[in-house]
Amino acid sequence: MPPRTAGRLRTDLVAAAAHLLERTGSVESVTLRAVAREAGVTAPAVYGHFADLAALLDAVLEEGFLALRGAIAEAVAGVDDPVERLVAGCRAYVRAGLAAPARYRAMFQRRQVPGGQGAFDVLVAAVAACQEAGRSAGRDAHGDAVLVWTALHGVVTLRATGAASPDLDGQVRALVSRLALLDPPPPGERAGPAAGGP
Amino acid sequence: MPPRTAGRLRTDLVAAAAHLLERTGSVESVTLRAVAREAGVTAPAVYGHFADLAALLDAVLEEGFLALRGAIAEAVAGVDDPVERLVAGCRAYVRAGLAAPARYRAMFQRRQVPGGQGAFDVLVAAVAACQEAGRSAGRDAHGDAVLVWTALHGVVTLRATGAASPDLDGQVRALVSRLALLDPPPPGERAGPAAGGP
DNA sequence: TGTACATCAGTGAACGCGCGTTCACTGATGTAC
DNA sequence: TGTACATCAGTGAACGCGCGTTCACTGATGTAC
Repeated sequence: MPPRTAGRLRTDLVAAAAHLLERTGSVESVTLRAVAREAGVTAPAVYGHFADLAALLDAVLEEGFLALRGAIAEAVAGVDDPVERLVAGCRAYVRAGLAAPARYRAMFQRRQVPGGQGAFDVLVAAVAACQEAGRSAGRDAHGDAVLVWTALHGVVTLRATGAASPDLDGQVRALVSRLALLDPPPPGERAGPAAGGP
Repeated sequence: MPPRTAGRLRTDLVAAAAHLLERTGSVESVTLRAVAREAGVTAPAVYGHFADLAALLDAVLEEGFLALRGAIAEAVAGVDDPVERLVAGCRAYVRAGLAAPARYRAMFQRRQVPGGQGAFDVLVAAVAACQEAGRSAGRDAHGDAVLVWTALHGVVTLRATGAASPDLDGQVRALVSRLALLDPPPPGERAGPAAGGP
């Protein structure tokens, strides 16, 4: 193995831990020794970059929140129509969650979600924008956003178990449309539910 | 401690494991030794009733599915109106899940859910009954049921983390009403969303 | 250019711990006579 | 009623293992002269 670039190990450890997390599906089996092994390094080497195992796991989850926020921001950028903007953001949320389902589960298994309030406020604003544009029949942006977020969370956590329908985008649009009381979508993209069961 | 009634230990072990699961919040910390300790018995005594730790955990989850099915059946019994029947069943599902959130999470973290298909078919039938009674504008009972189930799963898994609004029944009714395209509820019970965020 | 030295990331050995599982055992309970 | 014995649920000791964390170390890299 070629020598590691200086400062690279920290990044490698976080990546190794994230990889291990997805492969095993549970946080508990992401042990310090297993992460070190995965990164091709001995266990004590971890302490040069993290105070302990908990700090390493924190870094993994922090990266997860970063990825989630980044994916939404990217998906929403340049979409002006408020309805399409809301739908695009929700789809990005679900996609990003499903890209690393075990990490997603670990992120939201904690009592307090760091930055969760800020991300949720973005969703409330997107719902409110639809209402203000006369594209939603809803009157309670906050309440409707809770419903939407709850449903998106359900999509990610249920799909992660394998119970899945192929039409993810259609399912997300149907959920968002109905829960945020949106107007019918433009012709060409239906809001009907997707098939699939447990 | 008084002597244990014959055959009682098995029940006690399952109860101890379930209790430990809720207290720690993670399956991995439900160890064979910890369960035995909780039940006031030495570790090898477990092997008199279960082949190994996995079999003991299976029994815990099986009891969870039993509780879920039982709660729904009880809640639905005697409710004739198809809309109220659907809502009552969904509320019971959420309540039962939240009564033991860690167990619920463990139940649906597995790839295959035993008896899941049967339980889901009941939901499809309940949605179809609303449609046939002219109380739902939906036309795809299966697809709509997937949406409803997904949202209910979201409620249980999100609320379990502590992010919660007080009006659980209102939130469930709103989710079911919108996703199953139900008619407005009878006056006195609103279908508006519940407050609350992350 | 060449040598001596400081720095410091990663190593290897060791520790104590809780784990799942095995094994021979014990001692209470119930039955046979 | 009283004694001998079979049954069998649970015990206590032991095993090997992987864990998190510590410690003194090594050996490559970069700097000073």
